[in-house]
Amino acid sequence: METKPDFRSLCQQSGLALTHQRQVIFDALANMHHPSPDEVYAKVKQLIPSISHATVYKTLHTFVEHGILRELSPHHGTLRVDMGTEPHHHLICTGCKKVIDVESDELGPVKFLGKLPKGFQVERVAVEIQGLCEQCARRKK
Amino acid sequence: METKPDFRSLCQQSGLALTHQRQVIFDALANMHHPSPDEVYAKVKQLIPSISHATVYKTLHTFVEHGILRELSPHHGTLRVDMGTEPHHHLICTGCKKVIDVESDELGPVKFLGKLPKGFQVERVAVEIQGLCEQCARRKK
DNA sequence: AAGACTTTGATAATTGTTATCAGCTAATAT
DNA sequence: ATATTAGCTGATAACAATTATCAAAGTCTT
Repeated sequence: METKPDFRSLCQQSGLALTHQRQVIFDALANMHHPSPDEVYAKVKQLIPSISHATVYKTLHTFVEHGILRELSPHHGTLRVDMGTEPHHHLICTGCKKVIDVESDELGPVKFLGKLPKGFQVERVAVEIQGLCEQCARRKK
Repeated sequence: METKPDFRSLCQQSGLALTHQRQVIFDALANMHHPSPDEVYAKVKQLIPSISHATVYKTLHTFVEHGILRELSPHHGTLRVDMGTEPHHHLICTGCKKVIDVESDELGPVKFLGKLPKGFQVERVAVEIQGLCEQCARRKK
């Protein structure tokens, strides 16, 4: 057992009960790249056949809340569109998902130094400044 | 009529029929910030009470396909999580929504020069390089 | 080991989105 | 202008993702 002590202390720090389900989900996540809840469910089900979708969802949210996981990109629950008039970036509250525009010139240029996968055609570079707005920050206190 | 000639030529360029619904949706979008399909629906319904959800969805997708609109952030349809081990950024195919990791050091530093809204606490700055992967680029040709 | 509190799993309910298809509309050719 | 054709719309049903509910079971103190 190498990872178990780690997760145990993570739970203690966060005041979470250390359950078998959470442990297995945590371990599964370590080997997955950008899984959706359903992908996590499928993987964990191999080890805990009785696991429920609800448990996976709840666990993922709990982990995100306690900083054990991050959302790849704030999940608004719905599609959001934007009339592409002027290029701009976004400030997003991870609590309430509110979006605030940031002018392009308020941001230094973003330089990509690495190499792209073969054939990848860049359309645009979007910068998301993620954090908590005033109200959500207060609420979390 | 100021905006109508604009939209008419946009449609012509894209080979789209100029319909009343599309015109009204287009106009509505000009005054909305990061609307969800449902918010667009609500606004357009005031002018076209018979409009259907399906039409709004189809129109938004059509607009995105033809570059008239952009998705705020690629909508994977599901939540995606990420074990926050090392900070890194993402390359996202807007076609198939595939996500590829980009090491943090392949990207020059991102500097924010403007001022944040009062009380906003930044948690992290995420850079999304959006574009088309090789397969999707080929398919679109 | 007992009690208090948290978590789980089953299920139903919601919400967001897409498919289908008949009837209507816009673009083009006449 | 009118007819033809291809494309678009609206209603509805189907589907997918997520959340709510709540009794049973597990975890963490003491």
